[in-house]
Amino acid sequence: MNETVRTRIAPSPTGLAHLGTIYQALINYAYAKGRGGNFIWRSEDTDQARFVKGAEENLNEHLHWFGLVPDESPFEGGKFEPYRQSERLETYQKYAKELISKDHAYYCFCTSERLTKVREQMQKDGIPPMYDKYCINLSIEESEERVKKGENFVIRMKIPLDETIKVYDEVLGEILFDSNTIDDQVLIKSDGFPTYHMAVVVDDYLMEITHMVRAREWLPSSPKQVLLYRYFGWELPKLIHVPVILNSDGKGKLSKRHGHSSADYYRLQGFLPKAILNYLAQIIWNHPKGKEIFDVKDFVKYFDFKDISSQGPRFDLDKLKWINGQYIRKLKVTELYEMLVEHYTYTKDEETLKWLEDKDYSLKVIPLIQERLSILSDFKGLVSYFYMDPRHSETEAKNLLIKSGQDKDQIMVLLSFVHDEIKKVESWKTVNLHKVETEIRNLAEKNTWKTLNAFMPIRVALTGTRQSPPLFDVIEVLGQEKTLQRLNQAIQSL
RNA sequence: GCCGCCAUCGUCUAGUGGUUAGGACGCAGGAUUCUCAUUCCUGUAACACGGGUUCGACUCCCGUUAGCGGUACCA
Repeated sequence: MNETVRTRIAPSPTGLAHLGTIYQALINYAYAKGRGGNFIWRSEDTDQARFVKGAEENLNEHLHWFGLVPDESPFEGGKFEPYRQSERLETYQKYAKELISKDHAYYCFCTSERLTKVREQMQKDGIPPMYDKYCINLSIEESEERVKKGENFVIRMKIPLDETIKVYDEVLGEILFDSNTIDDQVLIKSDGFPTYHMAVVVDDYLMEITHMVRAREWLPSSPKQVLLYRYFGWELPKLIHVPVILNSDGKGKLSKRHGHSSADYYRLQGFLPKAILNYLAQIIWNHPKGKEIFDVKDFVKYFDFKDISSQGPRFDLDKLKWINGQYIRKLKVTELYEMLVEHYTYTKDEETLKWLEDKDYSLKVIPLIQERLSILSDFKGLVSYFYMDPRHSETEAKNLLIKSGQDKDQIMVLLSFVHDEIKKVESWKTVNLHKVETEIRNLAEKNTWKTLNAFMPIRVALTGTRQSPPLFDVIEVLGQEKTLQRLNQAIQSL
């Protein structure tokens, strides 16, 4: 067998890129790259009914966004082209014929109505519903005659009777299946397309895949594939079935129904690709040094299947958010600025993009809110007052002001005092603003006001909210003119 | 129903026969502080159950139960 490790993802293009696909891509990518191998993406577009236009493009874009770029793919190309199964139909036909000639497969002319009826009857009788092998004894000659006449047919594989089929999974070890519980799987559908079971075996063989890494939900189908490899006389790749990500309530696979499953959703929310990858890695694997925050590079370097956890993890948005916040806080201001521009460009938020156009100003705003972001989209709500006057109706402003401090007269005195002190500042420097702060503290002390009551009305006057970064940091960034103007507005509204 | 996988705090996990069962998220409290947030400290909370094996089981074996997955001309 080939020396080079070759792994692949084989998603079917049925919608927006699923987070589970990214998770599979990460694992396959890490294993291959950690061993100097290749990571391949093959599109399993064999179900024409479920095919969604644009799905491949969406996945391609996200794989690049995440930095999990395949060495070979429908877009990248490669030496085993084509990487789209719909373009490989003759290949599957050829191998299906080979199976028939070896008596490992047969034509089946049963209608779907008959199949349903048979299964229903079996269910009624309390036996596992399976195909009853009605067509298994048709001779090849007769079958080919009927095919020639234009009858609808599928090709089914023959599953041997009374045999224990051994599947060896690199993580789970040996798993035994009773062949009598396995259906004579359809290999080629009546539309001439292969089923997954056929296509995956043929393509993994032809594309020299060394490790078949896939979700645990595929485990029950592996004896069929093991059999197919045997029928063809091909060497089986290593099999690894990794846990499936579950919904946050633990009920079922991560899906649209509960919360969100598309990678795009998390991008639109302002999660960073590295943070998502970090999260995805840590739910099934732990860093050798016990780190919670680690780079994909570390995952690539240390990851091995034997360290993978065995349970299906639940999706935990809180933890993802925490990790994302950690990544945001580590960013340089200019990096965060670039990411914000990229984010709001992607979400097409013209208003916020307009704000960010003033780069110098934004670079002063960002440090004040950086530690308050857990996702990029938090930005807008935290900084609006830096870019626009607080929009409040007069009564709203008044209520907020009164609530924030004590009585009206006191607030009036306070705000006027601050206004005059700010006006007196000749050079707009941090040290000078500290002096103003000291003056306010003195005033508060003289009047026996709580410091909270001295600062909160000012904050509300300037920002229109009761939460903001440290007041004098805000004042410094706002500048003298805007500060005075807003103080005036507040005084008038009283 | 049948087949398979699996089982440590609410969640993600460490642990491989003898531990005060460790860490992280979350939650609660505290410190810092002009508010919010950050950061730091403290606390909270777990070995599903029943049999074995053993001097000794969270750890090994068997069963039960729960959960998940599969049971298609979907992947």
